[in-house]
Amino acid sequence: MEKIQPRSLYLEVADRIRDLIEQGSLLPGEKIAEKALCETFGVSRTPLREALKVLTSEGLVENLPNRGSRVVRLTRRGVKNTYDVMGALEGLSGELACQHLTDADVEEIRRLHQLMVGHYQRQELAPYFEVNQQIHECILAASNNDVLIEMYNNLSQRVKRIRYSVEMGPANWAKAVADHEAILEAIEARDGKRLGDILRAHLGHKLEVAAVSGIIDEE
Amino acid sequence: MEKIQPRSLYLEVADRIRDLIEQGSLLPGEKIAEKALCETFGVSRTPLREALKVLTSEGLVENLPNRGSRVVRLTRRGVKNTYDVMGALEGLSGELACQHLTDADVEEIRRLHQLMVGHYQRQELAPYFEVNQQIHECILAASNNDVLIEMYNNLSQRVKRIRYSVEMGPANWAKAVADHEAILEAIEARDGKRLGDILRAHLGHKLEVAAVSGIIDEE
DNA sequence: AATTTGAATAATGAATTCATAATACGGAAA
DNA sequence: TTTCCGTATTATGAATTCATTATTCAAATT
Repeated sequence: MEKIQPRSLYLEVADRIRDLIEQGSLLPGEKIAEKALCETFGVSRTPLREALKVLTSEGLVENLPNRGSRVVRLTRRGVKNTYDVMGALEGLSGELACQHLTDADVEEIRRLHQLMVGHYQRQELAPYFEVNQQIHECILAASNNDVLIEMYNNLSQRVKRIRYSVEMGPANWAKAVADHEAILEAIEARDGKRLGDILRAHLGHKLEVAAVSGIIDEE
Repeated sequence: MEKIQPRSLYLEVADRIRDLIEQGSLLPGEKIAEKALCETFGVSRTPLREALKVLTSEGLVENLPNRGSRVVRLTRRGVKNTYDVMGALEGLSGELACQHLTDADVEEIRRLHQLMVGHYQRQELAPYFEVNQQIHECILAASNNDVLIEMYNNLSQRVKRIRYSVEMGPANWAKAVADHEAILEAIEARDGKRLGDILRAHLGHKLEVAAVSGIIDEE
């Protein structure tokens, strides 16, 4: 029997707003009108405002006293900073994962890797990204460190608004796949140090790609 | 002329509650009675509840639906996880700092380092910790990465409740000072990679020390 | 015409009120 | 005495109300 777990309204609302930001219904810099959102969600201002405060402390929204909330703008510098930190966290996740990965885990990652390479060869961008992310999530989960997972997910959320899909050039893509070959090797060798180093470096390439995307401000 | 910057009430309240948790007036696992806190702060429940939600998303407080908020308990595992992540972040801060440190910065760190060694030789624990923290903050600030700083401060806040002062044994202390000698050398050589590695390892020692402290649960 | 002033309007911040779920307590039954 | 049940009390969740601060826009002044 499955437990029913009561969730607070403000968490629900926060999730919904996160979705709106992620999919681009709420754009960076855009003012968030409380009344309007209350009506679309069918809740009062209290839980909505609580949700906005949570999102503010998550770094997705900023709050100007007496002037309401807006979606934070992405700057090139801010995105670079975020990726740098994510790289460090991924590096740690790699080191820790190697201490915990079971043979079954490795097998699963190998399977995903092959799948991903297939998508690359057939130039199927969206599925490629999908599986790519699954691999990184696998490693992250295997780190067995929930603080790490929480931090990474927070940062990840902040840059999820960037859509790489169209801008991914062939050179970058090839490099990413090459990185992943090395990642798989390190995992199979359970070489935590090496896996960490590769993962730390791996994220660096995404940045130049992201920079050309539309929604980043040049401050 | 200095600008006056309006701060929201809920932020003020959040700061105050953070202080209460840090100094131990609110103990891990303790239930936070809204009414009582409202009276001590002289505010209504609305800003207080908003503050509690912020602290929840910061990981200092947990929120059980319909059953109120409590201060999160520190577990040995949780503290280890936190230190692991902080270590990774410190490592990154070292690498980045080496790219930005001016000669004046290095001179300042050298000064702090000598000061700290002096405190060590005279076995002045509290001042030692004070200066020690200043050094790490210097490096962190020099990273020029505000996302990193924000993340680190959040994690740091979570474990600030642990008081190491009394438990620091002579062996651990000597090792910590030795680490710091290596840190200074790496900084003077502007060797980001090495500084990063040292800092990543440096935090590991704190854990055993923390474990014997009183407020950690064995879950 | 451009800028400033001030009233009207709208939005936010915070307190209060109302509804609902959890806890505490007292009595009844085993 | 111990356990169980039902009521009273309390605390929390969320909506509403009130107060204050911004914003808008028209009129007045330079």
